[in-house]
Amino acid sequence: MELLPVSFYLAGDTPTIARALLGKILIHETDQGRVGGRIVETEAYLAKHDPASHAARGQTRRNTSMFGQPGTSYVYISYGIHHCLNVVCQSQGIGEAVLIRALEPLEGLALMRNNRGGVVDKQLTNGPGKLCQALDIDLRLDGHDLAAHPLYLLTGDPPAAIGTSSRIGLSVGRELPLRFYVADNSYVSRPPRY
DNA sequence: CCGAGGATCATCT
DNA sequence: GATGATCCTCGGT
Repeated sequence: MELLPVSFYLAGDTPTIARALLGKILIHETDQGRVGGRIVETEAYLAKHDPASHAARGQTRRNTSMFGQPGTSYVYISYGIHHCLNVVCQSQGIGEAVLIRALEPLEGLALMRNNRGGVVDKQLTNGPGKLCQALDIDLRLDGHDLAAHPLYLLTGDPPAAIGTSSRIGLSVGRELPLRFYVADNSYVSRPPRY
């Protein structure tokens, strides 16, 4: 496996990249050790006609990283408690991103169990807030180059089959088919509703 | 299995 | 002062 080059994030539109990220490997080298897994669920957030995107009403302090370079991170705090990790895509100043929603754990299981407070392994990284807790990802990593230490993406085999559905947890933009997941993978956060 | 409700706070209006 | 790209617990079926 090799580092995912920035050219990867320029290879198509954001939904295309959201699908292409399935099967790629996310690694965080922390002071405690190396943790990570295989991406099995993503969501695309677009610049235009997408009221659910944090960038829908323009740039603010919180979402500044969404308007940054392709291949960098956008990390934000959700509900005052949880962190969520996005990959910035071919934004060209537009502001688009892919939310990483679930991983299949691969590296540093013991450390991830510790970070997650002893939940069963199936629940270590099967949600955007959960995987950030397991991998110890927080605001310090907002705006980070995802081809550089300590948080980076590696190449990986594409999944055999990809499912598509509406996105999770939104009050607007529910109808858009912008959630993607590895079919029949038990670490996907939940079964699709639509 | 499923839905409702509470936790908790950075950010925005 | 209100909101939310979540998670966990609890109660009902």
